[in-house]
Formats: sequence, C-alpha cells, structure tokens
Amino acid sequence: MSVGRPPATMTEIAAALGVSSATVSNALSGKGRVSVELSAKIRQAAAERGYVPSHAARALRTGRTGVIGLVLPDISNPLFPQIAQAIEQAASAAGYGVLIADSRGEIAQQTAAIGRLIERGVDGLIVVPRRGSRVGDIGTPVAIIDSPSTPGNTVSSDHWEGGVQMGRHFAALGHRKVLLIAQSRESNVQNDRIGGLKAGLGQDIGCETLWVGDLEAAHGAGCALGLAARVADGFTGFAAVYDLLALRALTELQRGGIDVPRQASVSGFDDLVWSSVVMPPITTLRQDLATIAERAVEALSDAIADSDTSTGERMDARPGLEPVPMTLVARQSTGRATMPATRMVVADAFDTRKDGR
Amino acid sequence: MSVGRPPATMTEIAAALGVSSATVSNALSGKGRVSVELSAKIRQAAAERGYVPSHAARALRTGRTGVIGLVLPDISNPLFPQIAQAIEQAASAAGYGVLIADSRGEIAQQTAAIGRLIERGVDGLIVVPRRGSRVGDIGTPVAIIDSPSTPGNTVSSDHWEGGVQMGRHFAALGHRKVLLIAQSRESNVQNDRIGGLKAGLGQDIGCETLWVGDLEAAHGAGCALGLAARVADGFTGFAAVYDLLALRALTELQRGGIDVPRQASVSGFDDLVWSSVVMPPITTLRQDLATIAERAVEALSDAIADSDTSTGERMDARPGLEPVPMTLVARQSTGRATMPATRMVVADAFDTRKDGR
DNA sequence: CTGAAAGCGCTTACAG
DNA sequence: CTGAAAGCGCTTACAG
Repeated sequence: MSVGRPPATMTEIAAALGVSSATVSNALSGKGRVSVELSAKIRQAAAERGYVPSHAARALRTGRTGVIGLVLPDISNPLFPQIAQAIEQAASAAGYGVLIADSRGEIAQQTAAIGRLIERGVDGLIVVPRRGSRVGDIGTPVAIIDSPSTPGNTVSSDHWEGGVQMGRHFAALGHRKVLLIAQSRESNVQNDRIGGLKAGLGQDIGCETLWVGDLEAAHGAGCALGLAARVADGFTGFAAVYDLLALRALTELQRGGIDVPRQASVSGFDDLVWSSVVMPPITTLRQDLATIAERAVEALSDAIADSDTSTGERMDARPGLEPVPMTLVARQSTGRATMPATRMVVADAFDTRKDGR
Repeated sequence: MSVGRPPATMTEIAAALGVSSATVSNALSGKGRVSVELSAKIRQAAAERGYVPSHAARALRTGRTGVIGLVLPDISNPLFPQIAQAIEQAASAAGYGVLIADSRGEIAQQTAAIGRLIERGVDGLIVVPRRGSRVGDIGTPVAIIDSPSTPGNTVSSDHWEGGVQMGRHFAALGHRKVLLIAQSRESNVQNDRIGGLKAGLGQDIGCETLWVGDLEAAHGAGCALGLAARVADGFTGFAAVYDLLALRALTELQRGGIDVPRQASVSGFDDLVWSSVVMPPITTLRQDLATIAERAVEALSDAIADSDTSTGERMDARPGLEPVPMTLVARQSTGRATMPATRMVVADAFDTRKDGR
C-alpha cells in the first residue's frame, strides 16, 4: 500500500499513454478489442501507478454495485457468525462485498433491514429469515438460507435428514422412549429436525415433543423443564433441536441427579464451540456452512444475472436447491447409555483457542 | 416497498416540477437556500414518487461512500458477533453501512482484508486487530477496538479494571492462592486482564499465571492443564481470561473430582450465552459492547471528518479514548468457596431462547 | 484495432 | 431564492 500520490484514474493513464480512456477501459476489463501490445502497456502503466477502479463510478455507470446484503435475524446468535463468515468468504471469492444488517427484535426490523440494504444499492440479498417470517417479493434478487421447506430460492442444511441420523443414533443405542426438545413451533428448521428425528427413531420407539416456548410462555423464561420426572417415566433419550437447548437439558438432568450418559443420553444440533468442552461433551450434528454459503452466493449470482435478462420472472419459480447434508458428531453425552452402546466416536480434543484474541 | 415503476431520480422530479435539479438537491439535502414552499413541494413529490437517492452517484460526486468497513480476526469467535451486531447498530444510526471482512488465518489476511475494503471505497475502517498485530498507517481513517494499551485511535473495555474487579472478588471470597489462566502472551487484552487480576488480588494473595498456549505448544491443543494437582498444592481460585478457558478449567476440575465452587472457584470474562447455562453457572465480566461500538463509530466519524480538513495529520496523535467499564456478573462458580462467601448474586435465569430460529 | 462522445445521478461553486 | 453548467470516473454503443 503505497502512500503518497493517490491512485491514478483511467483518464490519467490514458493521458499518460496518449490513448483514449475507452481503450484503457477495454484493455483493463479484458473484454476489449485491443491489440496485445497496447493492452500489455496499459496494464503495466496501471500497475505502476497503483490504479484502483472506482467502484462508485462503475456502479453509477453499470447499475451494479458488486455488493450483496446479508440479513441476519440476530447476529449475536452463536451460529450466525459462522454463517456470516462463510458468506463473506464465498462472496469475496465471487467478487462481491458483503453489507450486513441485523433484523433482530420486531419482525418489522427485517423489512427495515432489507429496505436499508436495497437503498444502499445492493445487487441482491441473502437473508436468514426470522422465525416464522416469509420473505415476499422485494423486487431485488434474493437467496434464502432457512429450511428446505421454505419456499423460494432457498438453500439450507438437510435438517430433516440430520434428524433422521440422530434418531437412528438413539435407536441404535437401544433407547425406547425419547423426548424431543424444541423451542418454537413456528420455526421451519426446528420442525424439520423434529420430523426427521421421529422418522429416524421409527415406529417402535416412543417419543414425545416438548415445546419449551410453550412452557416458557406459561412459566417464564428459564423455567424448569421437568426432565428428571421424565426419566422417572422411563425416558432415556433427550434429543434437543439445538445445542444450547441440549446444554440446558444436560444441566437440568445433572442437577436432578441423573447421570449422563449412564442414565440418559442427550444430543443437540449445530456443534457450537463449547459443545465439545462441556462435561460430558455433547453429541450433535454439524452443518456444512461453507457449502451452504457457496451455494447461497451462487444461487444469488444466478438470480442477479437473470434479473438483467428476463424482466420480472418469479425467483420463486426456480427449481428447489439440493439440501446440504449434516454430519453426526458422536460424543460422550450419548456415549454409553443404560443400554449397550453400539457406536461411539469420541470426537474433537479440547480446543478452546478459538476464543482467544 | 412499491413494485412497479422504478423510483424517480432528482432529474425526473425536477422535470416534473419544472425546477432545476440543483434546487431539488438543495431542498432534499436541507442545506439549500430554497423557499419553504418550494422545498415542501419538492419533498412531497419525492415522497410520492418513492425517490431513493443514488448512493453510487453521490459517492462518485462527493468521494464519500457512506460505508465503513469492519475487519474482524475471526468472525466465528463467540464474542465477535456481538461486536458486529453492536457496530452495525451504531453505524446504522449514524447513517453508515457496514461492509464486513474476515481476517482469520495468516496475519497477511488482515492486510488483505483491509485492502479489499479500501478498494471498495469505504470511508473508514473499524478493526479488531489479530492478536499481536498492529495496524499501521493505512492512509484511511481507522478506529481500533482492542485494549487501552494499544496505540492509535483505540476504544475498548477497561480490561485491566475488569481484572481488578475480579481479583477483588476472589480476595473478598477469602482465597489465598489463585491461578490465573490465559492463552497467549501476545494478546494485549489478555495481558491487561492478567495485570488487573494481580492488582485486584493484592500483595497478600499468592498467584501464578498459567499460559495455556505455552502448554499446548509443548503437548498439543486440548492437552490437560494439570489443574487438580494445583488444588492439591493449595490453589482454590482459578481465574481465566475468557469464558471458554473458564469452561475448560471448570470441566477439567470437575473431571478431577473437584467440587466447584465448594473446593475451588472458577471465573471467566465476556459473559457468553452459555456461561450462565453450564453447571455451575460461571462468574464472569460483561463488556458493554453497545457503548464500545458507539464510541468506535463516533471516533471513526471524527477521523473521517478530520481527514477532509487537515491533510495527513496522524490519527495516532489523538488523545486516548476513555476505556469502557465492565460489569462483574457473580454466579455460582464462585458462589461458596471453602471460605465464607461474602458476596454472591445469582444472576440470569436460564435463557436459552437466543439460539432459536 | 482505436477514439470521440454521451451519460449514469448527483453536488457544488458560480451567476443571476 | 433559483438555475445553468461542470464534472466525479467509468462503460458502452457507435464511427472510423
């Protein structure tokens, strides 16, 4: 990064070389029909002078900013940062900048966030919708990251299939009664996971779903879930739809004097950093966020390209995108249940370095 | 968001009203010397036609994009998302968009990320530097979020004072030998926290610092820290410099048969979501990220404004910014040590909703 | 293969 | 108080 004279413009390079700025533009963009020699000369001059294209000018001229917007429901959610990181990575590789917006709080915030981003001139949006919300036609190309059951240009993990894997894991461990623990009935992701879990457990295993949201509506946030009583009722498996719920379940069980995994197995979803550090480490499903991000960016690029050509074609009409598989990470929390454990992989040595600065 | 005709431009509004675009510009920006009536008429017309200013055109003309860049060392770090959220909030309120970049991995990535952002034409940067790195003069206004001991336009929590609070907390609980647990000697933040802890503990309390990074360099990531042996040596306090380390300590102690908090107290820093959900909940220090973000955005705005006026004045010359206080959140992990507990606030009922979607 | 010209939408001196 | 004009840096038909 040379300080000193400011980076040259095309016009300046053109003047210095005694050619037209159109030729400079063509040479630099590569599209041009410019002789090889001249092109080389121009490139060199540009490099020497530290030419940096003006995104503003280009945007004004072409109507494209080269920036996409990322709308997250609550950036501080432990999983979203990883999504943001993966998106930034993928977008960067595709030549896009990423403008962020936070839609937490009221549902209206999501609309507001989208509006802000559009006003800033983003070429398209990637949105992780708030629970229970739909992203309507916003007149701008968009890709959604949610659940395969969400309509529109949606890319996501195969939450259902993940649930199936986990259900089978519990079945293989020999559990007969499993409690499924979810937060909100409105969440597509949670519903998918619950559905998959049931399918994976199969007909023969008794299961019931505990909606923590309902409980909390009645007894307040952080209320007891009555899990120890469930153990007394014969439940030995506790499959939560995300890790923090799993941790809450684990803690409540332990406090109630239940030994995990000897008397009960506990599992989560998403493999957050701490999930492998608690005692016992939590069995969970890992999302392939890098792939999801790549697909989302790709889907969005396509949508942006299309929005140029065909006017007004419904994005929703696109063929559904293939859901991305999740990976089961078996850890000690489902390690050796009362029943003979059939599979157990102790994964992930402690690694707490991530938190460091 | 009306679909249909595209939003009008100033020129179109001007034409429709039979005035000049200069007048429209003046009326809409408010700076103008335009009669009240005309101004009102123009505003109304703009509103009716859904006028949206072209950021690209404005940027091209003024040389300002109204966008700031946020450079984070590792977005997936559990704390940074909260920083990102707070920054987005503050920036948004100040009329800025936020472009993100991720500088994880090699140290060169930080420079690369900064370069990408500058090329995109950001007006300034907020960077959370990688451990042990310095942000030199990059020819663009910048605000740093790190530690008060970092030179430059730096805003941060008062990590040292936080350490003092925690040290006093341990002292008040009657501990006589406290082990300080940190990861990296290169981290300004960690060094500040360690320094504060020592000061807060005072002369009479024995303490020693365990650098986990050193240990891991020798024995590999995730190696045992030998904490139970420390208890045998008389250590009753274990103060980690961030929550994930505290969790690791807690887990290792429990696995070693040590009862926390009866036989040993454990504390962390940062109050991550799960810190209140593990058993026992972890005593920690909460950063006031909202305030930090506001200050950072404000400091950056000032730097941007200055960069217009005075040419080339060193940003580093600015007077240091006041560090932001942290708040001690006392929980059960330091609840009742072997010694009589003098203070204990049970904070935060379970609240796991944050993870939901 | 190369150049002259127009124009994207705004803002900013400068006249009137 | 209002308008005409120039120009930010680029790209894109259109000529030559």
